[in-house]
Amino acid sequence: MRLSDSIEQFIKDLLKEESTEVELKRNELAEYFGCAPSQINYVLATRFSPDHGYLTESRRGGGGYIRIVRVVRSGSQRLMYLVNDRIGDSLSEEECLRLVSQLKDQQIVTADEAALMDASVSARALGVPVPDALKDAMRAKMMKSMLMTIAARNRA
Amino acid sequence: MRLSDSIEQFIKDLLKEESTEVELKRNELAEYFGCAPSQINYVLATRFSPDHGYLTESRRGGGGYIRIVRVVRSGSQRLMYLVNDRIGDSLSEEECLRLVSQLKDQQIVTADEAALMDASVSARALGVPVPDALKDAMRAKMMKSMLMTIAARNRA
DNA sequence: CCGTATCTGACTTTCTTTGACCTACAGAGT
DNA sequence: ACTCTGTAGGTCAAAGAAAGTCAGATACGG
Repeated sequence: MRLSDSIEQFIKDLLKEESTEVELKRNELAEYFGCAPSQINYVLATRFSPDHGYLTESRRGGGGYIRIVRVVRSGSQRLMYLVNDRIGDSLSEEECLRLVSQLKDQQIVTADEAALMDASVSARALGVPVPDALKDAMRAKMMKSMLMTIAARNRA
Repeated sequence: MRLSDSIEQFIKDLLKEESTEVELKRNELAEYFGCAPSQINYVLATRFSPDHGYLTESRRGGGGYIRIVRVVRSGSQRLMYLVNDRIGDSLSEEECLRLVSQLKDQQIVTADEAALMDASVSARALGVPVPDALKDAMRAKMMKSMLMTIAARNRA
């Protein structure tokens, strides 16, 4: 088991019990997991970024802290943000997978839908002789098309 | 006995003992068989490809892994027929839509899934300057990829 | 002997973990 | 108020850990 995963899980468990917000001490947490304090920052950066649906704030010095807030946006708000702002004209396979995985985490799409989306934008699915740049352009369009479909469905 | 065949058998034995899914470490497996790690990739490519009825995913870096999912023998007959025989190398948008609609009628996929599939293969989604022939080739691959994914889930 | 299948090794890419150094804040002492 | 000092978090680059890729060597069936 990866350390990062353990820390991620620990924080998510904290967030699950009560409230959308948790406050913690970087050094204590690092101590608890027996790792470098900066490891905590790594976990925050890779698993609790705004893209993942979290905001973090912190304070240094005596009595310092890190606060993690789970952003509660409605599914369609989130989808519209992705379609209109986040996704541009081009999206790599990795970016697609990350996005889909985040939507799944946030329970905006089901695991089955996520799998379907992954399948459609995978390299395997697009394995024809076309320049990567064009494939990435297609991925962006495909993602938008699918997300709008889901948004439409969700209004019901 | 070929090394590749031994590795293939080993993995298939793992898959035979319950569960349609197995996770392994590339380096450990290579160590066990006393071969180059890339040999594992060769086996995956030549014996566990989607054409053979398997899906694979992996992760690099510390704590990395390779996961193999068996689809054949678990997916619905109908889906595998489509993937293996019915869908060739090329599929027009109209053909896609017709196919998806049939699957929905036959309740093999849900309405939501059907909508997603439609969205991904639509002209809107693939609207980049690429010859139609190539788009149709992509559609065929995308459909196969998505159907495999559904088959993997439908362990029925 | 030829074409295909198998194997290897060098190099690449991705993800994780650590450590050294930097910056911000609070409170004590002047 | 002003500085000094200890506490706490931030940054970044480098090391480490796995898996991926691909060209070329080797082996094998016909």
